[in-house]
Amino acid sequence: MPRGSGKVNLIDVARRAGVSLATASRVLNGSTRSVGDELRERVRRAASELDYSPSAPAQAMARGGTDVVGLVVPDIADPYFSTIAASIVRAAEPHGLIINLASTERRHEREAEYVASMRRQQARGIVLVGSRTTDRRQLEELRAEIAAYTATGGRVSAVGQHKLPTDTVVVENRAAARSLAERLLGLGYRHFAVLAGPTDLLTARDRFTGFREGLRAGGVDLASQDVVHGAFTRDGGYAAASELLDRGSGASCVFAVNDVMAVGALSAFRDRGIRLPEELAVAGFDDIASLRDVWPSLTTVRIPLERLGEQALDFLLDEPAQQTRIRRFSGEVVVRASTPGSG
Amino acid sequence: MPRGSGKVNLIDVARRAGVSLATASRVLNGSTRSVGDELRERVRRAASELDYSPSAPAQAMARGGTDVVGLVVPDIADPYFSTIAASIVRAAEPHGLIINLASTERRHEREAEYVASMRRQQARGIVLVGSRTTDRRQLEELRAEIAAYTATGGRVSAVGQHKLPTDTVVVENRAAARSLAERLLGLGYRHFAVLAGPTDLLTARDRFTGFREGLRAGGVDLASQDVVHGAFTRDGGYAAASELLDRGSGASCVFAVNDVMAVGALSAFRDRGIRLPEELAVAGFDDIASLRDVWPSLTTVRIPLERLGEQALDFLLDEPAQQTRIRRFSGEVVVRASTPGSG
DNA sequence: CGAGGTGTGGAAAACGCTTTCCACATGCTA
DNA sequence: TAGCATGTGGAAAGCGTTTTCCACACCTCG
Repeated sequence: MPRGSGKVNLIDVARRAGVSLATASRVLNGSTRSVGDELRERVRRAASELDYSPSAPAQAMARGGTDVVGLVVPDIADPYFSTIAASIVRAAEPHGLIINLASTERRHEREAEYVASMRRQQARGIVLVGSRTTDRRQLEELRAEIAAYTATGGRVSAVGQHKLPTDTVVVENRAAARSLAERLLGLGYRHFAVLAGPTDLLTARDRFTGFREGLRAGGVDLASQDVVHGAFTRDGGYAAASELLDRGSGASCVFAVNDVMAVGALSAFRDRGIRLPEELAVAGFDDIASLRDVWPSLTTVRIPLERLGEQALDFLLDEPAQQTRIRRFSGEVVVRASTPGSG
Repeated sequence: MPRGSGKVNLIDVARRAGVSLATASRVLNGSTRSVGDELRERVRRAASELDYSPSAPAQAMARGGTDVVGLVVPDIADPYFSTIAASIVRAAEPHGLIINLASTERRHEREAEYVASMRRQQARGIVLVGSRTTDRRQLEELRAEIAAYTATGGRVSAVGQHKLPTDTVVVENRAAARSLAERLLGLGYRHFAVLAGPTDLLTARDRFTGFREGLRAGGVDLASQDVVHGAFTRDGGYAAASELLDRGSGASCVFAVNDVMAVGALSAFRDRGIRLPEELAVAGFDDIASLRDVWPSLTTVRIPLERLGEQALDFLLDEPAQQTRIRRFSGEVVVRASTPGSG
């Protein structure tokens, strides 16, 4: 194995096998065109002897397309997003796709920038996760940015290279939050508080709205002082929970619109000497696997995180589809120790 | 803004600006060569009017190199790896680097495969995280696979495009584990058990070895029945903890070689009705941020996860460096509620 | 035995850029 | 005024592939 041989290209392989460039190419990329057994074997051997590795950029040029899929997330360290990312990576592998990862660090206004970067890479498609871009105007800009293709602000958006509309994969947050509210009412709670997350994030809004609807349906109202907004993070949850306490909320059950916040709230409550779950019940949303071991274990809404990524990729790989497609996944309430009931 | 104009290339821009291809290129990539103000402006306008976006593959061809950095991790959904990944992504951004993410799904034998894939992409460098490849023989193979460049089995390895040796970034696991042991002895514990993780993972072995050394130095031995191996995951921790109980270990303090396992163990113990931390103390390693809210909060070893990624990238971006470089980070013991002491 | 496949190999164009190499004005200096 | 740097623009040669388009045998059928 010739070490330090630098870059070896197809020409080198062809020369060593004593064939033309065309023949070498045909052998190595399993073209439809048949090549004689003799030459085929010679090329194969030459390639392996030279430790030949085709250049992806060159192939991209010649073929007019790459095997790259862009993945843009708000924060890859957040377990919610890393779980989705994992599912996308897993789904991409069998198709031989390469994943280009970018993180906006929750500066959602930079989404367009990263989408543009993926476009430069000639990505076959782009999966936008947890986009905060829900505003019509911003959407238009994003659309302009990625030229003939489109993006939207759903939970997970797939921007295909060949379709104008953007397919989106969403979780039925509102309906699930409603179910959660009903379930908690069923457990006997009557006085609720909500750690509602950021106001401009559709996902957070939907969960909040659904939850309130569920309570209303059960004849329970949510006082505005029992609702506190904040960042969609662990620290955001901690801060919001503290704020709630400072306001002197008398709630017996607190709903955090995602698990990460719920877990931060758990710590805030504990730091204030509140005994959990006896004195205060807590519920979350997402059912993040790596958070299942907190105590008290979180009552939450399980959503099929692994499926979200798969579905987004399926959309990307599917043919054109002139229609904007949308796939909705429903959530399932899971009651655990953090809401012992009869609050 | 001409929508649906398909691919617009430099030639289109040049034509519209009424200049040559060369001039257009010079203007747009801020070449050293100066271009007249008049033409410069015309090209700029043409490019923006056409919404021109250069093709990265084409640039890679012409420039003979990409801005891609390959990142290979065992499992992006594991908070340990996602934290490191986040730090790499963050460090890459200011340099305009694109991250190609691949996950081996903990099938470490496939590392070489992914490294090869990154090579095809003409990656400027490769960062191998949590490689299990410690064996000399495997190392040689990997080295062959990535041609003139090298990889090693340290914690985080950086495979530069231009250097033969592989730089590596490691955590001083052994020393830190020793400190942890000493600290726990100081808290009064005398009978320990260890959830030691996989036997073939250097990181796990070092932590185990260091811990045992620390105990020995304090005159305490570890009975072989108090050591159980298993997967480096949450479920691995749960299983190992259960096994420990089944064996009837009388340990008063359990050390899990990483936080993820520790957290699984917490649940296993709780499921068996053991009161934590009163009846049994638990310690972990890593100080994973998203796991800081578990109860009882974990005594663990904090390691500068964010720095690991940064350092790996620094190595990659640095010039050749014929010597293999190695950067060691030390860990810091953090005592929390899971080891109340005087066990 | 000639016309028309068919199977196989090579030459060369194309993909979209960057970057040498040239050419041509200008404005200086001697 | 000849002789040169210097500044600016274009033509064209790559970069490493894929993929037409041709060419040539060799077969088969009428």
